[in-house]
Order: sequence, then C-alpha cells, then structure tokens
Amino acid sequence: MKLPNFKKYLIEKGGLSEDDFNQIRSFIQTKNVSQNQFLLSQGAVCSHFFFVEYGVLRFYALNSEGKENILQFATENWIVSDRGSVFYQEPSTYNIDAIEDTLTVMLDENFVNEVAKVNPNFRKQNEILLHNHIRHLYKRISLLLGASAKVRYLDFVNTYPDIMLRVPQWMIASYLGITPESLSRVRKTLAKENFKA
Amino acid sequence: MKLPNFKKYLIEKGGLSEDDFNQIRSFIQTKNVSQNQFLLSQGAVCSHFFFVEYGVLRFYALNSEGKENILQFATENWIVSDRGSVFYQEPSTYNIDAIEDTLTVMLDENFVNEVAKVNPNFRKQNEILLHNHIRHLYKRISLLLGASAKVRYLDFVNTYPDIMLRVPQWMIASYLGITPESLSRVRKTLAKENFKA
DNA sequence: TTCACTTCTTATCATAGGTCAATGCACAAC
DNA sequence: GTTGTGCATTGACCTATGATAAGAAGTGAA
Repeated sequence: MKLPNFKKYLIEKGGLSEDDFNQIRSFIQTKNVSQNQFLLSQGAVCSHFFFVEYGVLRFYALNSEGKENILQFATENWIVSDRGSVFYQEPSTYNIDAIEDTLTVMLDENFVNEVAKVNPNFRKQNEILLHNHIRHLYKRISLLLGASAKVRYLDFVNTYPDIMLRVPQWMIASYLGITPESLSRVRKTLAKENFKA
Repeated sequence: MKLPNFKKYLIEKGGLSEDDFNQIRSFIQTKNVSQNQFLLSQGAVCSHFFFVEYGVLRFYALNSEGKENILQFATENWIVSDRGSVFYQEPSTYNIDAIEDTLTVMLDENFVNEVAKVNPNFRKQNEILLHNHIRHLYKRISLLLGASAKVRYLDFVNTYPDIMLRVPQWMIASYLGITPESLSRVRKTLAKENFKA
C-alpha cells in the first residue's frame, strides 16, 4: 500500500523519521470510499479520524429543516472526523461523504498512542496541528459573524483555490452559509466589478 | 497564591495528582486584569494562553468596518488565546479584554512541557481537551450556517446560562452575529410565545 | 440523436435582520 | 436635586439574502 501523502505528512508535520514511519506501517488501516458513498452517517458512532490520501470528502450537518450545512471540505492531507463521537462513543450528528473517489487512512486514539511510543515528539507536533485547526475555525467564525457573503466568498477563493476547482458551486454556497442562487449573484457582481477595473 | 480553580482543573481535566500540582507550582505565573483593561490588543504578539481563575474575558475581532465580533467569552476554567500568535509569533488580529475584574493564569508552550515532564499523561489529556474545543467550534459554525437568530439565541441561553447573567445583552448579540436591536426583538417574540404557552 | 439529470443562472417577490433615530431607564458623578 | 453616560427597547424604513420558479447549458446513457 503506497501512501505517499500520509508518509510525507507524518514526516513533515508529525516530526517522524523515515525509520519511525516504517515501524508504524503495520498499524495503518486504509479505507476506500467511492464518490457519493458515506464514510459516516448521522446516528452512527464514529470510531476513527480520516486522513485523506487522495480525493475529496465533505463533512456536513443537517439543520432542523433538513438543509445541509457543509462544515468542512477535506482534500489531500486533511483530517476529518466527528471528535465527540470518537472520544465519547456518542452517535454522531454529522455526515461525511465523498465528492470524488477517495482513499483515506483510518486513525483512532490508539494510533496516536502507538506513534507516540515510536517517537514521543509526535504528540507535541500533533498538539500544534490541533491549535492550528482551532485557529482556522476561529477565523471562519469571525467571517460568519461579521462579513458579507461577498467577502466570505472572496476569502474562500483565496484560501482554497484548489477546492474551488473540485467541488460544485452549490456546495461552496453551503459552506459559506448562503444559497446557490445568492452565490451566483455574488459572482455576477464580482465579474462586473472586475470588468470595470 | 491560591488558585483553587486552576488546581482543580489540572487535577480533574489534566489528570494530575495533588503531588504533581505541588511540583509545578513554581512555574505558575498569574496576571490580574481589571474591568475594561486589555490582555491582548490587535497588533501585539500574544505569548501566552490565559486560564481564567475568576472573572470574565471576551475574545473578539474587529471587522473591516470596525465592528466588534465576539468569538468567545471566557469565564472560570476557560482558556483563551490567539493560538497563531503564540505558536508563530505573528502579530495578533484579535483582542482580549476583561468584562469583570479577572485573575488569569498565564500559560505558554513551556508550561505544557514542564507539566508533561512531571506527568506524561497530561499531554494526552490536553489533547482530548483540544478535540473537545474543536467540537464546540464546529457546533457553533453549524448554527451560524444554518440557524436563525432566534434558534442561535435559544442555544446560547441553554449552553451558557451563567454567561447570560454576567455580560450585557449587546455583547451576546455580537457573539450571535446580530445587532442588539435584533436581539431585543427576538427576545420580545420569545416572551410573547411563552406567555401564550 | 433524444432523454434525463444536474448545475448554474436569471427574474420576481418575500422576509429576516440591519440601520437610523427616538425614548426610557438605571446608575453614577456632581 | 441635575446632568451625563450606557444599555435596552421600539418604530419606521431599507437591504442583503432567501424562496420559488423558469430557463440555459453541460453531461452521460440509451
């Protein structure tokens, strides 16, 4: 099983050596998800974190009227999961499905512990990654609280130009918290403005 | 320096023993902030995490028009900080000030390392707390994406009944991403509904 | 080719929530 | 007492975005 991205991630972000990586190879479990298949469905208990080796996942909730709210896209090198479900064995209120055919590495609490045994530094690195994640979420909340649909869209385009190209526009609208129609309008006015400038 | 909440936190949530706590006493630094004083101002580098021993802090951003968006309130036993600033020495884009006179414990990266030396289990516990934090942020994002002002307000009241009583209403409006006028109207309709029921 | 299906756009109308301005309270300072 | 300052409420109006419905363009299967 070749997992170039996962290996690179553990070495560059996790602080592991090539050797360390070889030692943990046996713990690695992967899972394929084809397009439109679910990795996690509302109501199920989520037992793993999913690292995306290749492909695109979406992580979303359904609100009381059944509307999908996309909380996160996950492309290569991202990790998604319902953390509450992993740590407390609660049924999840979220869904994860695949936007493209995707290969994931399944990580659980035990995996982190095993890696930490091989290289104790990993835990520290992992902590920094978690803080980083929190930071991104605060930025997102900040935009949702105080920025117009247009500003949020522009930020998305700048932050995730790659995702832009791989997911349909209506999903981006959902991620931004607006309707596809509104996003269409935002794009139209932006196009006009650029034409003038 | 008596820090009953901080001690309790490290023992209950951090997995430390009474003994462990006594060993790290010497690393503990505290800071008092009186009402309306700043703990962090936009543009400064934030070097610490702040644990609230008593009091209330608010963590907020200013949007492009200068409007405050409150990202987080922190009462007893909460930790706030601009994580990007702590880990990467970047100037912060956020502000933290005190809503009540507050006593904080100042934590930095080194603190975590020292505690982990005394009790290696701490790092693992800390990781779980971080995951929990992430979970709460996703819930918040989910509400901002898909719930009306009324629903968000009701959720706030249920989740943070204590904070309700300690911060002015216009700050709650800011936390919810609406104007004080709108919150006033939401409360009015809720009052009517309760009267009928 | 046609048909079905999805995505994106456009137009019209509806509404939640924003903006602005006035009023009413507390509470503190004097 | 008076004056001021900050907060909550209310009302009149405005606007960004939602809802609905209809078309247009792309894609893939039969």
